[in-house]
Amino acid sequence: MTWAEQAEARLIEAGHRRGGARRAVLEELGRRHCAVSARDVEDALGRAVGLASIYRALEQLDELGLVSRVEVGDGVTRYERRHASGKHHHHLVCRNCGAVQPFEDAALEKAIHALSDSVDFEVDAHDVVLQGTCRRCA
Amino acid sequence: MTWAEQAEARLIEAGHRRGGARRAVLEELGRRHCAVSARDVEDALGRAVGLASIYRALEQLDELGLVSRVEVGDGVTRYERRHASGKHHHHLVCRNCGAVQPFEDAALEKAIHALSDSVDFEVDAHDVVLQGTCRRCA
DNA sequence: GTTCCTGCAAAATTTTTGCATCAGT
DNA sequence: ACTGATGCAAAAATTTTGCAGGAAC
Repeated sequence: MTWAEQAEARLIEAGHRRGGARRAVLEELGRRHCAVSARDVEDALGRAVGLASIYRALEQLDELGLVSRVEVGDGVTRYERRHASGKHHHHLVCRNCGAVQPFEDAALEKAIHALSDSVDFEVDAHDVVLQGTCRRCA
Repeated sequence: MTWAEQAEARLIEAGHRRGGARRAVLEELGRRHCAVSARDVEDALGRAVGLASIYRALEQLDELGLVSRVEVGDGVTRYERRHASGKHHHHLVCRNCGAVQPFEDAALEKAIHALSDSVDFEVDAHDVVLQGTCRRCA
């Protein structure tokens, strides 16, 4: 079962109906492994789907926790699929060319989890962005 | 010497002139200890300064590394002063009420620094956002 | 006297909303 | 049939830009 199928099942469970626009968005997110903006999705789908529907789909997916909202510091809101397993990555952003690159780090996750318990706040998600210069721009 | 004064000195050094609008922005940022949006600054200054000047000032400050650009996930770009000492905090964001609260954690910083060295990227800044529910909303 | 800084207004972007129509159940 | 889903267009919100006048050096 693909991520898109699981996500749609979850949407149905939450009382939504099936629909072509949202399914196309789900499938596109399922194909990508890192964050994309609403515009990116529109372009990838060849404008077959209205931008408003894309925004609406992304909002619903975010509410259900099926995608993560990612803001890396360039003013653009991006989304990426979230896995039930909890497996995820964070982002490196190049100040010069704007490239966004994913990375994973177990020690970082550990530090964040320890911290989450010590804080007077019910933490359910987190996001780390490292900014700097990528190899190509250096 | 206050942060605003240091920042202005740095601006002069970089070839800028002194000016009322930018100084007002600097003083406001100096008063705040956590992230504020351009609108927040405008309101705090009683609209005495044009919003365009505020955006321009914040952009220059960001370029010189005098402020950090912070995006916590609600689509609003915020800025906060940066200290030469490197001392800084990160942010807890309440999904429910939108409240943003700063926190510090030495273990987290340590993990990030270790990680920064291992990655094929020249990291010069980082940002961590924990999302969840604040005490009041829980 | 130059050149930067500033404010206003206009423009460009991004995101949201209203509404009529279509599709899913 | 009923009600959610969709697309288009309009609106709202945010950020950038052009330009003319004022301020800094």
